[in-house]
Amino acid sequence: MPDGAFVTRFGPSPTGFVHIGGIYTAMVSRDLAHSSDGVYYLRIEDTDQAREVAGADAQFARAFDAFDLRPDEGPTSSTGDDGPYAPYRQSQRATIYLSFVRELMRQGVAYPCFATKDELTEISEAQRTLKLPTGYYGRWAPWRDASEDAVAEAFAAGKPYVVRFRSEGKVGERVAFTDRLRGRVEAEDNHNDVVILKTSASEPRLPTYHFAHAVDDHLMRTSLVVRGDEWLSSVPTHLQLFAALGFPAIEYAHLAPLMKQEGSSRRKLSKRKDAEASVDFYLESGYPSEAVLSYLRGLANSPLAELPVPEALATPLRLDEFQSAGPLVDTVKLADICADYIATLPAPEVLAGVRAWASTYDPELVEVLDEHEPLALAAIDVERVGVDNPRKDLARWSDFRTAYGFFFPGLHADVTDPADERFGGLDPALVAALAEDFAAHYTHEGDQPTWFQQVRDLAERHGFAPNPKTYKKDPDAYPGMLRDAANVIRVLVTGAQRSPDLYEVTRVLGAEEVVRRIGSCAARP
RNA sequence: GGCCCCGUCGUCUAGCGGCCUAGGACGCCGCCCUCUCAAGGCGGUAGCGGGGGUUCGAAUCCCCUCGGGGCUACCA
Repeated sequence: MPDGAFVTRFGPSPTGFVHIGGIYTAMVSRDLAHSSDGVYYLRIEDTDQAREVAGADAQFARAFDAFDLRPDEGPTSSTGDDGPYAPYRQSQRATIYLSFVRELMRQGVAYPCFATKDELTEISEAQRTLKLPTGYYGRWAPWRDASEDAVAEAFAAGKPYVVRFRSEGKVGERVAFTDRLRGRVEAEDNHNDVVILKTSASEPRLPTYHFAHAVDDHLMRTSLVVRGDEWLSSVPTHLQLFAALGFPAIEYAHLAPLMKQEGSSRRKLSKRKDAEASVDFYLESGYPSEAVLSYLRGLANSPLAELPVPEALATPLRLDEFQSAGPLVDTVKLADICADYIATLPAPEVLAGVRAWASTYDPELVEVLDEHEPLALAAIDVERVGVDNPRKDLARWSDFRTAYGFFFPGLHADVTDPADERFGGLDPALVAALAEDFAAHYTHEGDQPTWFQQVRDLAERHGFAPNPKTYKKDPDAYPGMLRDAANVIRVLVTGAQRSPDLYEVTRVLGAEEVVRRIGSCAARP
């Protein structure tokens, strides 16, 4: 690996819900590694058996797949591992942690602690009443300097215990370190004898995050730890752990969390409260994953926010461009990026995107699409090819059905009732007359102006005002204006009051189908 | 409570002592185009959290304050 190459990692906890913030962190980690010719690997941080959810692995795999974030190294299945620093699952590394814990204990840098939950609560309550910092340290740490006899006795009695790190830090001491995003950070040093090895129902017991971080990131050669800034306060502890283990310190980049507006304040996107916190939200809605990634990159490095998606994806992220305040995730902005992006895609790619989405979320649509592929491609091309500004009516793949469904026989329902409210309250008899007249004199051929002229003529024959100005002068003299007459045709052809250019639509549908649809509402003799 | 991080239009931000009566993008509003919608064109709305300094001059530097977020677990 070249000098300056970053080895980064993403360490999800398999607690059953993939957070968009996880995708954000993983994306940043991978980008920083790859743009420096380094390595990005995945490590499953499953040291909390109590909160583990079955199937979470598969969810992560699916999310990484969808966002093209597959790691260079990492666990490939629940049993197998792939890579030089395997295993990549912390629960399978238990014996590794244990050996380091033993070594620390041998050196007196770690010790067993038999304090019960109640005792710990008492300690912190006492500290609170004395207005002292809470925690397990110094004279408040009963097992820190317990006699060998007391320890042996506790062991013999089979009392449950954890292993704590013997911190050299003193209350009030300060440390400074450098964060790659925030520069120099000064903080109170850690003085707590943090737990490094937890109790557990089954052997072998597992380490805490803090200890696993030190051991794994050193052993697995991580050179830049990219993680959420909720970890920033733990850095002093981590630094002490690295030092105690004899490991050189590594670099950190603490990312600001993705936020959510709530009333007048903002908070971290919450998996419990916010639908958009879950990757499933993006997948289900069908936001193109490239566009989502591009949006996320814009949040990371704002100069990328105004770039087209392919450029935003191709431009390497820069550590010095990160903002240290947490951005709000704005689905309106996301939708704008998505619509712009989809508008640049050729029809076959749009169709592929819709189809891939629908294969999971709308099976009926897949059938229709597969049955009418040429029609689908032609429909997508309406007002997209041969125009200066392609239609931007798809922000999400799920928009396809409502925006383009009417093109397809299986998805379009003929409008047969002249009193249908979509006709805008026009006299049903007039609606039927318009339909009958138009169908009877329909000419399919010709260019756009020629074609539309027959709509104008139709409107005129039935007494519609040619334009708003004329209409407004004497509203009672007309049943409506041109737009109202055109709306009748539009509704008959597309089933909606809003549609792409009617002429273009009829080119795709063909003369026969157009006449059939219009005729479906004509007055019957 | 203690410690840490953060604070420019509604949102994402540009800004690193004069180029700022603060620029862009998204949104929103209006107008134009127009058979509807989308798109597009044009215009508009809106911001340096507050207070003190330093300075000829501050969004930019310092102090205080307020607000928000995070940590303070045998969760990560």
